[in-house]
Order: sequence, then C-alpha cells, then structure tokens
Amino acid sequence: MMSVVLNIKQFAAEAIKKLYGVDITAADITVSATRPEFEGDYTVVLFSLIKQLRKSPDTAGGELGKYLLEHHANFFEGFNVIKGFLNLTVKDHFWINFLENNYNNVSYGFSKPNGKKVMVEYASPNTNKPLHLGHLRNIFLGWGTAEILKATGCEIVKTCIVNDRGIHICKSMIAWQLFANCATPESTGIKGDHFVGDYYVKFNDEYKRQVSAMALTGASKALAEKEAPIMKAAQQMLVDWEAGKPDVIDLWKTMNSWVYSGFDTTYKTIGADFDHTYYESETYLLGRDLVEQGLKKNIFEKEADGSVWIDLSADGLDRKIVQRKDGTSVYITQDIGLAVNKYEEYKCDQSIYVIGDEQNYHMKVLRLICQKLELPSADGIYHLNYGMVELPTGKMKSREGTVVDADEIVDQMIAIARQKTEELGKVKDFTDVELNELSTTIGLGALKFFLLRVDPKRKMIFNPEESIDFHGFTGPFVQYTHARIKSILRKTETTNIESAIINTTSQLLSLEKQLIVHLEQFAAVIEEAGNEHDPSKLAIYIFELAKVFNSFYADHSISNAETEEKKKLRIQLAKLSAQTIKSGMGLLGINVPERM
RNA sequence: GGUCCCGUAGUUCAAUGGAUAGAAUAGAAGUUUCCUAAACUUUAGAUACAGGUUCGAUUCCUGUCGGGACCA
Repeated sequence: MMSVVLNIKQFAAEAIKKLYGVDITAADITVSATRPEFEGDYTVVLFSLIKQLRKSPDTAGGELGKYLLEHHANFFEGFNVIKGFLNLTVKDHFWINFLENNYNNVSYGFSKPNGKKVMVEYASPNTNKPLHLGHLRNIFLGWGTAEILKATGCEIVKTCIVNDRGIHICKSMIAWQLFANCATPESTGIKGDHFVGDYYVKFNDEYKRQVSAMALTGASKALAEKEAPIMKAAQQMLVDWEAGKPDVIDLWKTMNSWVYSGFDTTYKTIGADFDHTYYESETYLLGRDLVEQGLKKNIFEKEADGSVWIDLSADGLDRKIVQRKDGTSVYITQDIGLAVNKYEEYKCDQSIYVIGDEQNYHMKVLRLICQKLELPSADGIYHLNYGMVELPTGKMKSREGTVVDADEIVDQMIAIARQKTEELGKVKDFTDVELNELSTTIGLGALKFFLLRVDPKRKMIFNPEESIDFHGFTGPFVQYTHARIKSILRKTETTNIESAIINTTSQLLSLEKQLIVHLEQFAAVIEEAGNEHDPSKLAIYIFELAKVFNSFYADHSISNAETEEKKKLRIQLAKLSAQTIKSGMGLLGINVPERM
C-alpha cells in the first residue's frame, strides 16, 4: 500500500508536469507534516520548485492546490497557501477507510519479502571479561536494526564474532593457574563470564605488584613491565596455544566454555540471538592467501624486511601494514579474510558491522582494501558505528572500576521496576511468577528504550541516578499506554462493532484524526529507520504515537462514546494503536504487557 | 604531527536547507464522583563565538574557542 506522503508527492509531480510542463520526480518534492498551527494534514514546500516553475510561490501554490483539488477530488478536501507552503487537507473519508481496512491486520506496517539478504554482525565480545553497558548498546542496536530490516522485507542473518584468542585470555588463564586452586564457576557459584573476568583482574593486580617490586630493586619501569614473570608466562602461554600444546588448549577450552555459558545466560535474559557465531580462533589465519593476491595485483607492496603494506595515501588515508615481517597477519587481514568467508557462505547483499566509532578508521580501511582487491563482498560492507556510552564523570574505565556491568544494570532495572509496580499496587492479584515476568518486561523495556532512543552515531551519557526513569520519554510510558488500551479493549470485547456502520461522510474530531494520521506513518518510519540503520527513529515515533493516544484518551471516551458509530471508530483506533505499539516495540526488542 | 567526529533549554535528547528551533525531565500552576494519574492540561527556559554562501542556515563553507576518537 502506498503511503499518503508518497501519494501526495506523486500527485504533485503529475500536476506540475500538466500545469507547467516541467519534469520533476516525486522524490524531488518535499512533503512534511503540516504544523499544528495551520490548517491541513501535509504540506508541500514550494520554494525549491519555484525557480523551475518561474512563478511566485503564492501563485504556484494556488494553481497547484486548485489542480490537486479538482483532479483528486476523492482524496483532498481543501488547501491553503501561506508564504510558499501549500497546506493540503486529506478527506476524512480516506482516513476512515484506511482505519477500517487495517485495524485488524496483525502484520500492519510490515512489508513483503524484497529479495535482499543482509547480515548483521553484533555483540562481538572478548572472552576475558563480562559484558558491560557499551555491549548492551551494541546488542540492542544490532538486534533492533536486524529486526527493522526484516520488517522492511529483508532476509536477515545475525552473526557474532567472538574474540576468543590472544594475550587477554592467556592472562586470565595464567591467573587462574596461579590463584584459583582449581576453583570453578560451579564450585564458587559465580557466573562463568564474571568468574573468568575476576582472574583477568587478578592478573593485572599481580602484574602491577611485580612491576613495582622490580622497580624497587632498581629496574627501569619499561624493563619491569616487559620482564615481569607473570607477563612472560602469559606470552609463553600464547606461544604454546599457537603451537597447540594440549594442556594449554584444554584449559583454554574449559575457561572459554565458562564464559560462553555466562554470555548465554545474559543473551537469554536480554533477548539476543545469533544465526551463526564465528570464533576468532578459527578465523585468525584467514586472509593469508589474499596477501598473495594483493601482491600479484600490485595493490600490496613488499618491503625489504618482508613485511607487506598497502599505500592508501591517494585515498586520503595512510600506509597500512597487512602482514608483519615474520609472516603473521594483522587484524585487518583477518577481517578481510572473514569478510570473504562470510560472503562465500551466505552471499549477502549487505553486511552490517555493529562496532563502536573508535573503529571508524579501521572499517574505512577494511572496506577500501576489499574494494581494491575487487572482492564481491566489498561494496556491501557497512559500518554501523555508534558512540560510546559515558558516565557523567566521563568515560567508563575498567582500571578505575567505573564500568557499568551489563548483568548488574539489568538486575537493578528489574528490581526497581518490581518495587515501583508493587508500590502502585495495580496488579495485586498477580502470582510471584507473573510479577517477575512483568518486572522483567518493564525493567528491560526501560533500559532498551533508553539506549535506543538516541541517534546511534552520537555518544550518550548514562547517569545511573537519573537514567532509571519510568516517566516521560521512556519504555514504561509506552508500555503503560499499551496496557491501558488493552484494558479498554477487554472491557469493550462484548460490543459487536460490526453492526454499527461508520458513515463515510462523518467528521473526525481533531484528536481522532491526529491519531489516524500518525498510525498511517508506521510503515514509512520502519522504512526510514531501516535505510538509515537507526532504531531511534522508530523509538521516537512510537513515543509520539503513545502521546497522541494518551491525549485522545484523556479527552474522549471510547466505551461511552456519544454514538455507536463513534464507539466503533474509536475501538478500531484503539486496536490499531495497540497493534502498532506492540509491533514497533517488538522491533526494538521490547515486550509490552497486557496489564501493568 | 596527520585524519575524523561533536558543541542546541539547568539536565538528557529531537529537528531530509524550510513556517514562531521540538520533546522529556527538573521548576511553577492545575486535572481523579467518568475506559489504569507509570497519565493529562497550562507555563517559563536553548542553537559556543565570528564571518560567508541564499529567498531562507542548528544544518553547507571558512576561521576561533572548547570536548572526544583514531593513525603512527
């Protein structure tokens, strides 16, 4: 179904062609919602057109409005021109029909398959530490973007690359050998990812202790940092790992399995899922043959010492190393290899990488090198970069212990939701299980909505005291609106709305129309959020929808509407509002309760 | 040193080059015999600075100041 805005653009383009003989595509016409202080639903901005039309804005607006009204009499009701803005009013009849046709449609707003296949890689944690608030932004963004694109008709493959090898995990392993005394997550009751993370912290504590002890005996700081026994041990362990030494591999597998079970618990709670998980231990050797290819194509160049480089200075970047002199790969080479691998496996049209903006340069280089190598996957690479989550005091720093732990913040949000729910006392009949479920829904809703309502590209500030709010521009506000609508619908269930007939010439009240106009935009907003890889567009839209509904609700009764006809119309409005809120929030990974 | 990003109400966020820069929250004032007051209504409050481009600039360009990221 074509949206109202698209219709207006097309009608306007046709009218301009007919009236002035000027060829303008519908996409060139600016249409925006009419500001509430003016009469009308949608506004055509004329300024950009007047040069081609050789008319004054007022004349063009008048002529255009008259033409549209005459030729689309069943669609437009009236128009006015103010200072170069053509305000158009769409017939109530159209809105009423629209509502009638869609209020029972459970997949309202979602598009049919479009044949596009998109991979979304997100989360991508290291295996030495538990997840933190930054990961949550990444995960909600990745998951939400994937679902939004699915709703626009794309086929989606969700993936994750786990950074499971390297010096960081060796540090946790060494510390475990030294200090754990064979303790396990099972024996201590500590969640696996936190358990392993604790040994990573222990490693750093011991390392610091050794460095300062060596400094006391007169060693220079640089030497001490290099020669500290525990660091040497970790480095040796990495060598042993690469050599495949069985006991090292065993320990590595065991500790990683602890981490994975911890991650899985968190993923399950917050609703993250993946179609395929890649492990760096299995992909870090990829890309080596591409170095040969690059050399053959003269894209890469070999230095005298054997290292291989690419010169990107012509593209405004600099020289990047792609293979060390000892023949080992660097990150970028592995990433190119993995990109090829993914493409061969899934043949996606687009491959979205959800990665923080500190990697902007890296991802730019990755895409550029892939393009120069003429890899078929190159043009589909899209870096969905997002800003850091900061605290009021600045960046989160693990060394200063200011990192907001993911599990902790989730638990805290749920606990606060539960406390608030109990205070309000609206669901006293709930069992403990039901209350738990509701608290989880609300707590997670608040957290997800908070992280998704902001433009991904911008860094955001998380204030633990103020950010946990259930009023205003929040998830619980929207959830509450949904619960209230459902309550009304339960009460009016017995009303047979089919018997009443809505007179198509009847007038809509201002708030009724506002609500329908808003509802009609849903599909277009999903499309926009998908194209721009920006779930915040959808979050803002749903919030506004809920707000319009609440205003409508405050002024007009649904179950006690003035006439049967009005009652039918308003029940339809309530149904489509609830449906749209539920679908929209669902795309953001947020459940909406029937009661709260 | 080089490249890139960001400065909007007290605070957290909006605004494809378009009308009088929108919300939320905190502040002030109201609304509950009536569908859930986690709600609604009213009110006050902001584009870092200086130029330029144009019918029109928060948005584009240049410079200054301030904050951040990345590349060696």
